[in-house]
Amino acid sequence: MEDRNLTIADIAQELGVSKTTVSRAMSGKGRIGEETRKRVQEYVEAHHYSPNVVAKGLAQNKTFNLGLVLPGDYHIVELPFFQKCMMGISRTASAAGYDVLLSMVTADKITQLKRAVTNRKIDGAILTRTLADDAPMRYLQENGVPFVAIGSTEDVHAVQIDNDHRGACRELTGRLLDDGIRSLALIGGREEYIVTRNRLRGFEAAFEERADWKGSRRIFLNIDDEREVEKIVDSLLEERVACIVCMDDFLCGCVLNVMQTKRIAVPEQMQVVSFYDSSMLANRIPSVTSIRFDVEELGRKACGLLLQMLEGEEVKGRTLLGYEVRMRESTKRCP
Amino acid sequence: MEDRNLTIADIAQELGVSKTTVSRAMSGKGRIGEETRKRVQEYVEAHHYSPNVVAKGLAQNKTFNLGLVLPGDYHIVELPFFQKCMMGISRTASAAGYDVLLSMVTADKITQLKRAVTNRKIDGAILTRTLADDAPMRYLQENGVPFVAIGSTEDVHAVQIDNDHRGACRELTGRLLDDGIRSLALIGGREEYIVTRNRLRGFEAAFEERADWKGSRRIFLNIDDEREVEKIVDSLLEERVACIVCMDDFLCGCVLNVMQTKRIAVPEQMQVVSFYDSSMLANRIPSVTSIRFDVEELGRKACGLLLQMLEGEEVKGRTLLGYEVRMRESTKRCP
DNA sequence: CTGAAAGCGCTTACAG
DNA sequence: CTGAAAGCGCTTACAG
Repeated sequence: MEDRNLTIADIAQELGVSKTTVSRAMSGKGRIGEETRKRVQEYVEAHHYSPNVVAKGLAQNKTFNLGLVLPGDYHIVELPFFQKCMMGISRTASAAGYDVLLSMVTADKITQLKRAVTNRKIDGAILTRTLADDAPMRYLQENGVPFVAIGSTEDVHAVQIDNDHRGACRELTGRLLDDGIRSLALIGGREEYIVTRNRLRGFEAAFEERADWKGSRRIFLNIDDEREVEKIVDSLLEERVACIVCMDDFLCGCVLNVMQTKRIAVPEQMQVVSFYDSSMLANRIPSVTSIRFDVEELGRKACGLLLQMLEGEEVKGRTLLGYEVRMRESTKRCP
Repeated sequence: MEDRNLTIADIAQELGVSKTTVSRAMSGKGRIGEETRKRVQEYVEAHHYSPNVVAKGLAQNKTFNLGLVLPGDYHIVELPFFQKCMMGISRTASAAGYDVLLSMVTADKITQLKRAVTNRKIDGAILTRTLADDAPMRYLQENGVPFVAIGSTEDVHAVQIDNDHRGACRELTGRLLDDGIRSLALIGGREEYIVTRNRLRGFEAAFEERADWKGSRRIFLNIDDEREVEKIVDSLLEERVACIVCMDDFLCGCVLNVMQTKRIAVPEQMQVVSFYDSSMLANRIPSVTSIRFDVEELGRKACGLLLQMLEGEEVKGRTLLGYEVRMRESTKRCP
């Protein structure tokens, strides 16, 4: 239990040195005698002194806080993603001596983020979701606040980091094709989301790489409603499609619900895969073939990039992280 | 776009008054002429000046930050709870001019919280989960940091706020009994969790209030594993129990999975209810009868209490919030 | 009603 | 190698 009222001045007086000296002994900056440094450090440890970071910040024009921008209008299946991001970010920040300040924003209201910025409470920010024409992003740019965006943006000025969705979808789709599937359908969400486009490109790439593949593929985009999914699945059942590929696990959950209600056996009567793996799907019966990303790593790396930027280092504009394809019960051939 | 480099000194000089006057015009504290106040305020608005809260904090020995303590070792079904708490807290804090600083803790590591406290980054804290012998709670108490705990604790010194789990479980159980159910089983989680005890007490209370009720009830506690649930459900099916009552939605999810695999129709062959409602359950087929709490309200109230404490007001030790029983497809008689 | 001055707890040129 | 002094951007007794 440290004394939270101890100040640098107390220590200086107690040790008969100047505040300057104490400050230097702690920070390691500036020349200082080995002897005195030791004396100070011993005192500091013995009394569990820890400096007032806020005062330090004021003097250095820093806050040692990072803004974490979280969407308030989330879909429930996205929660594990944000949670893991948070975990990775908060750990990395903490290890570097920074704290994380929360700003929840919605599509139309970014007041919390504005507050954090105008009140000068943060040194930089991390966006955990990016949209086309992203309000938080625009605001940060206009106000010269350094930030990194988790997810992909077309804005080349933004430092961004994302998983390699395109590559992942390419590989998973390729495996399905190589396994002999001759008819499949893709159900995807909103095309404004850049991730949707990347997934689609990956899907298509798998076909392009297999010029000799023969069969039928159907594509449904901009689907975000359970009933729509139901209709689509109905028609796909009639057409005797072999496999339904879902772009995310919300859609996949819908598809599985339909299967369950209609008592269609997965994978015997219909195979199902998802382009995104959440723990939600892992708990389902049957377990779903999908792609796994290390989201906590994504958070750690994002935070690491921001810290580099704050140190004045140059960082590259776009970083892509890996993936892992997981074959599970919902498809026929496990590798 | 405000000028983030404008200071109180600039304004004072520009207006030919003292910094003191500017400060007073902004804060409303101390006597000041109506005339001068207006001049200052107009200048401030015209130039979008907003004070440096960190400097203000240093002078007043405050940070205007609240610590939000979130568990890092969560179960996935708890996420919506934490998310909604966060939302409520962050909104209330924001409206009161505070920001929210994140501290993720695990059962054995509370270093992030310690950092926030020793670095003097927060004025108070909110715990979003309480355990028996709660490390974060103990730490905050030892260091004299004001806090409020969401959830229940036996510690009478802690300011705590919770939903009325006992009352809610009493009412839902009562409805089942009044509906004519004559055999039921309760499956619950860890008894160390105070919420488990409260739910159990509510369950029992319903029986006590119905002295004339005849039938059988079985109770299984300390269950937290899918396989255990499976075994229990097996035996309950054999015993032809009419209804399975789950203490939380993780357990309920397990029970429903078993039903699905064994092709037991709910509610026709077995009724199922949960003592906690999460959106996870609402999306299931069939939808599950359960209890609904306004978690965002819980967050708002918790934050409100902490703010009161920081103002030096007395707050009562324990606050209980309401609930709503939702009858859905998983039980036979909807009201 | 208004202001000069000291203070919050640090850092950092500048001198020595 | 060390220190006195000014400064970070605010607030607040104390005087007038």
